[in-house]
Amino acid sequence: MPELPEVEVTRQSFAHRIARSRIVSVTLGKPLRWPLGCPPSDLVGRTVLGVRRRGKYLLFDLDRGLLLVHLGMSGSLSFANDLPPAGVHDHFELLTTTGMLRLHDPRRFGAVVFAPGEQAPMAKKLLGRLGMEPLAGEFDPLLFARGLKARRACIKQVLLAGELVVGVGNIYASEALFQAGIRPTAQASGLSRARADRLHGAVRDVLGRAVERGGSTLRDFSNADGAAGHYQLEAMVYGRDGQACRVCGSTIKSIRQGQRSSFFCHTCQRN
DNA sequence: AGGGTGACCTGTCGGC
DNA sequence: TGCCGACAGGTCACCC
Repeated sequence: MPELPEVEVTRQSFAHRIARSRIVSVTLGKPLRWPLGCPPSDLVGRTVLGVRRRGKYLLFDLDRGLLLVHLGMSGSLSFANDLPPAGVHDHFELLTTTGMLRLHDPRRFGAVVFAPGEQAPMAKKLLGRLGMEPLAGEFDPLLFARGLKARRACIKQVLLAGELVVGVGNIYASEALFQAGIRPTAQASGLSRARADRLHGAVRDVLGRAVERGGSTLRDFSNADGAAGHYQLEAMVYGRDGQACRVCGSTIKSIRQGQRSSFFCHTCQRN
């Protein structure tokens, strides 16, 4: 479910409320992608200093150590004082002095992992190879263009891999490539500097606008307050195969790349 | 070494 | 109505 915009929107919806709270109790449901990495009771009494985001991970800074939270494909967080009783797909609950944080994740591709610090082995394994943050100043056009030159793969795959730039998932990869006029099948290394620059701008634009719209709610995403996103309403290509391109009227096509769907306009986008 | 593939898990939807 | 396969917002471990 969640790409960078959904994760960031989630963070913004509760980070200020959980900051400076103290952990009262921890409840685990079914196993997630990785084990927590410490006995749940070890977290009790610790203070949540704040919540940052790195790529699609939320980093909960504690007074000692941090929690890494990933929403996988189907995860969402809720934070409130009056949540309904936990259901079968609620697999992690953090009761704090300012509210209850709950992870709902039917497919359980998500994870909650404790690490003593960002240099701890598990934290390095998960965060160590992540690329540039697309909405931060570090997202440099020249570095981006150089990175593309070095990859022998389709541009769509390079965006999804997250080693060059993080946070671009299956929806926003198709959308950014449309905005840049580049087909998902184009070879990354073959893009001119001008087209690389256009893609750099498109990634920033698309993700930034999606955050402003509250993310995309395709089936069930909502932020920690339960609010849905609206960016899906302005999708130009994602999920629109067979429909008319909003720019030129051509029929939007869908192809499979690496067992994922890609959507593009044959006319507006070129290899 | 980098790039492709399978695996993880549950729910939903379309077709027969 | 029921069954079955395909597919869904991610990404790691493994193979060549």
